[in-house]
Amino acid sequence: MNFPPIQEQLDIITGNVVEIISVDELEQKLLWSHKTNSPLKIKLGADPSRPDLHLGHSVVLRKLREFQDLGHQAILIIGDFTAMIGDPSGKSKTRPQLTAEEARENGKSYFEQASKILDPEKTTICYNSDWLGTMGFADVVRLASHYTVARMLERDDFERRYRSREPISIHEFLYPLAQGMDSVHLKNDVELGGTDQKFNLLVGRDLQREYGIIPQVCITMPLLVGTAGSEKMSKSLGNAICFNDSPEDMYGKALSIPDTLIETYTKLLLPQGELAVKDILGKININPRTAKRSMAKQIVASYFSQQEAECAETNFDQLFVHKKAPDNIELFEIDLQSIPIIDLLVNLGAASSKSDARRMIQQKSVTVDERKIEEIAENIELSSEPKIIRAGKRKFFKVAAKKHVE
RNA sequence: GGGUAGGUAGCGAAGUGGUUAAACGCAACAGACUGUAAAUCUGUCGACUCUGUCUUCGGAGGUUCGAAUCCUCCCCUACCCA
Repeated sequence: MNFPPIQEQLDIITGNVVEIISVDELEQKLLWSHKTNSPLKIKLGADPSRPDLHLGHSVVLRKLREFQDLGHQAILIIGDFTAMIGDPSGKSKTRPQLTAEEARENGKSYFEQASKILDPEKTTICYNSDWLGTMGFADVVRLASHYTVARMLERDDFERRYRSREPISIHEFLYPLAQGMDSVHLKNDVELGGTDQKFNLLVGRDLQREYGIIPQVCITMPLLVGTAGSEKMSKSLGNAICFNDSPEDMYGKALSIPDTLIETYTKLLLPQGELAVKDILGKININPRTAKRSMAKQIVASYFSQQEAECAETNFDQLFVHKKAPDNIELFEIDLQSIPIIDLLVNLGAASSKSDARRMIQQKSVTVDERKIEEIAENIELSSEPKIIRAGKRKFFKVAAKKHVE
């Protein structure tokens, strides 16, 4: 194994990070790695209860990839054990507790998506139920004795919730400890996470020390701001761009971010040091539109291909600049010759209820083959020749009568 | 175990006997505008057989011509005292 010079590694590792605890220790570990010619173990925890990865996750995944490219060992921990207990955040909704199979399934999907950024060949996957699941109550008690309530309450969100009289369940205190146990078990050298993970990462560090292991270096990465430009990116806030979005969706969403975010997105979402990154950053002040389009295209290209990115851009222009229907609409076949427009909209999923469909028509947002629907009671005649139904600006459906096999 | 405050539409939050399907905010949806799915403005925003009808205000009963609003019991949540 040939590791690049320490300084070169440090330059790459420190790029884009928010905090490294501590740089000195990191340097020592790199030195040791160099001397003994052995890779550092880099840990990243994954939450399989929400298996839809979005660009927010990609920030930290990219950092992990950088470590991989430097020759270190990436370890992705699927938190299937913690997911089985249920996610404590959010008081009113008790999240459905995942079964072991669901957690594994989600973990698999997580890994598949993460592989768009990581090098899957060089990624080690662990399920933390392998060690957490075998701990007995006595082990848990012993583990819990290593931490105090006061220290737990140091965590920002615990403190805030405690002060504002929001409930905190006991098992939520066990979460950081469980995550810390992962670090004890793995004896990893570095743990990565978003800035919101800082506390948990530090608990891992403390526990390793308690258990007589050289403590991990904690590296926190910025939380990506969502497309709306205010809160952090999250699927539940509806401001996320997901790995599994179509190229068209991804392109459109990327293009909708406020201009002030172009720089952040470009730096955090595209590989450090790429020529395109420099190019985009240079264009921001000259013409934000050009810079953003280029950014959006590169983002799409990094998850799909350059060609698909081009295609997404063309589609976007056709739809929003020239206001025409895109050509690749999925065809729905319906087993009827004639159907009331309202039922059709509900069947297609364009409307959530008949009232909703009615509303859309009243708001004059529904067209069939470019003809505006004015009558609520109108029937649509279907034939084998597909019709284009448009509901609102960007919901398109192609509908035809199902052909009967004679 | 004792006490206090609560449980209202996707969320937050008004309403404390009668134009209340329920103010307001957020989210969502639609329209206008825009380089953009951003911002801004306008409208919609329980369901249906839709100018009307039906079902909602933790649950079940009850009082009343009439209840989200009053009474009884129950369930749930938070905090305080033990």
